[in-house]
Amino acid sequence: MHPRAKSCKLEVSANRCFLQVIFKSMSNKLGIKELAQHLGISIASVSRALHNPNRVSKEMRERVQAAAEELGYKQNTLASSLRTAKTKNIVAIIPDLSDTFNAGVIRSMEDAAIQRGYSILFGDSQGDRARELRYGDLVQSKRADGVIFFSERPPFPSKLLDSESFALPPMVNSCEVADLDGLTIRNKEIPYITIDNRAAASELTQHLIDQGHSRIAVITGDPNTPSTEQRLAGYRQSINANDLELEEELIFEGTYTIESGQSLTKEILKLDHIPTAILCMCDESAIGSMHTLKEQGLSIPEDVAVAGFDDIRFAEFSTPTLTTIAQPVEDIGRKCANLLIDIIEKEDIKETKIILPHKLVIRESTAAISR
Amino acid sequence: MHPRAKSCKLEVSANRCFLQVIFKSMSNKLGIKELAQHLGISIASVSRALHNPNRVSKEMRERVQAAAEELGYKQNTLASSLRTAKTKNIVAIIPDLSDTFNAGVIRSMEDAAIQRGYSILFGDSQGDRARELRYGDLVQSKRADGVIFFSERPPFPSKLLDSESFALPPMVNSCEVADLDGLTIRNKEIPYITIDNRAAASELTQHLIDQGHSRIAVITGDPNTPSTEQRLAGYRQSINANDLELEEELIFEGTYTIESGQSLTKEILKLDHIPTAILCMCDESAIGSMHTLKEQGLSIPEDVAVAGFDDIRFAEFSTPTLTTIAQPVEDIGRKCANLLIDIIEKEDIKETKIILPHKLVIRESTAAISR
DNA sequence: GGATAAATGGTAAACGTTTTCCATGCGTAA
DNA sequence: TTACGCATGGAAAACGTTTACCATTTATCC
Repeated sequence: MHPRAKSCKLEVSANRCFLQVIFKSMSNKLGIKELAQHLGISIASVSRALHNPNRVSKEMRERVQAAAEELGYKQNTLASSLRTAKTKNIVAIIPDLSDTFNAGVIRSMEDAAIQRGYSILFGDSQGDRARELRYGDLVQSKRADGVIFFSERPPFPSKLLDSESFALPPMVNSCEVADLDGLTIRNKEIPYITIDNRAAASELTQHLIDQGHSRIAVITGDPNTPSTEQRLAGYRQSINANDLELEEELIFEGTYTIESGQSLTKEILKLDHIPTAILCMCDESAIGSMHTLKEQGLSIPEDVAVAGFDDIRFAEFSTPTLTTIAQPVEDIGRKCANLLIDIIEKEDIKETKIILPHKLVIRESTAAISR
Repeated sequence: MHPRAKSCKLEVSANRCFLQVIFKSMSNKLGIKELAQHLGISIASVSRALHNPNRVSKEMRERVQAAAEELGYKQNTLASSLRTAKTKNIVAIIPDLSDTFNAGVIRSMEDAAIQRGYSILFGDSQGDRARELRYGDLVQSKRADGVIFFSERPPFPSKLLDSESFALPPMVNSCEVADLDGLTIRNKEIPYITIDNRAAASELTQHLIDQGHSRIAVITGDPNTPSTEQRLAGYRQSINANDLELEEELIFEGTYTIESGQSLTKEILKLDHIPTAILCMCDESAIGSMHTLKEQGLSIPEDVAVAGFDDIRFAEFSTPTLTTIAQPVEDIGRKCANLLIDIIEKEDIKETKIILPHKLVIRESTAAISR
């Protein structure tokens, strides 16, 4: 059965006005056809008047637009999309939407998208590859024109990615950008927007070293993510550059969560020699870490210095306030959306690989070593 | 010009296999038609085999499914949606996605939706009515089957809402539910899911009173939101029930943000008599408030007790840990999605107006009065 | 005034599905 | 054998747009 019932039969009535009322109030459908009929013109003209205004006379344009407005005509975008092969949807695949940093990125992303007439279908992958693929299907099944993904791999089966016959859909890789070295030629071409995680982590480590710390523990994010690998590389780089000993047992593999910061800090406190500083790869972990330290009666930064990463909203309001790396959240989101839309609409694009500046923000949680 | 170029002409070639390769690799299109052609059957059979399996023989079913799998056929959901008038999209309109509480709701909402085969189009309204309406249009223009909205009014122009001829689309009102008294009959029928904000705030206030506080300042959320009004009513209720004096100058109108908590706390500290407790209508404000109090050298809860609302992730990790009202975030999101989908799919629905339980969580930021 | 070009609006073919009919073939019962 | 019903698959109509292609009118220029 087709979902829409057949057009309702109207009783014959001499009262034309009455009929019209019936028509207006009973007819559940108001398409371009009805609008055209109402105006006594062809549907082509209606379509043109609404979406291709200089193709029709000024008079027609105004008449149609007025009627559309008055009767409340809404374009059926499904039909339009089918015909034009453009949906004006983009899908954003995020590992964890409730993460404060991600939420900020998404928010500005959506704002930029809506300004260009696009809506965002968002999918929380929960770090699960199968889910990523499911969201990737949304573009393959024409529900979206392109995809922004936060994981290191495009949300398509590698079988497809490797096949030359598979036209890569418009996509942008955000934040979690794989090291280009490990990629096949095809994947190397995928546009991305990120910060230089390695440099940022290196800078942050250097900051701690400058304050006299030489034994710096690390609480990482999810170990298989590029951001974690890159940040770790940055840490190592600074340790080496300063001729400090790189102690592998000071590196604790965690996840980007508060809980991870808590539990790994407990591990750190079990060490024979407690390090004088802890570098956390996200602010949430740092907050968890500081909580545990305080619980154990340690002062920050006097006993242990703590640094975070991301500069989420709460970093400035923790006790003590948190030294961290600020990412240009707003800009990342906005640029991702705009870049993707440029690609979809085949605009001239200056750059497809963008590394945005980060900033070391020094607050109370780190200070010159005092023991 | 139609976006798809005309079918590419193949050179005549004796080598059938070669041709097939060309076909496979050059043809950018693989629709149901091509699949049917490939199998030498009608498109009707393909469609049935894939989506209406008991309508065809087992043999056909398997043959088609195997081929679809092998060739990587993806249904064009646009066409399907157009035909069936179902998009499997729902739009969620949120005033602020980067708000930790909202983000949690949305996350579980999306999870529930995806499990039932729906995707979420989300829109951040930034509290702006015009934006809300724009997102509401997504369902009117058939891009989504229903809408979940976090504001007190449905995202449709009141002209439409009041008109009997406008069939209300499937919708669910989440968290910010208007007082039914102020609504027209039609709006009264809108399903909602929320907690009892009034009771919760009353309970929280009572908790403070029980600890000996009699002058309790309030930092509200956005004053025109139902949640703020209801929480304020709850506050008043408890103040009155305990025969305390209701001092209007202790009520500070803010927004649901950290900054609001900060700046209004500064105002509070300018009072002649500083109240002994501050009730904040969201945890973020409470965090801001505590930050300012500490900045001014006051101890929490000894000098001033602070309570929040929502029990966001960080409430447990602030210093001191925050007394607050826990909302069943996970459940709210999940139930919203499921209720809306039930409505869309016209399932039997037990309840359309759901009030979920909240819970008072007592932590360190409130304690018996000590001055 | 006639030829040509530009502006305008209509007709109808797509877009890729789903589903209503219908035709066929086959098994079963009378 | 006839009749009937059921299982199966095909043809074709719809879903609501956009747009290529025409046909007509109007303006312009000699």
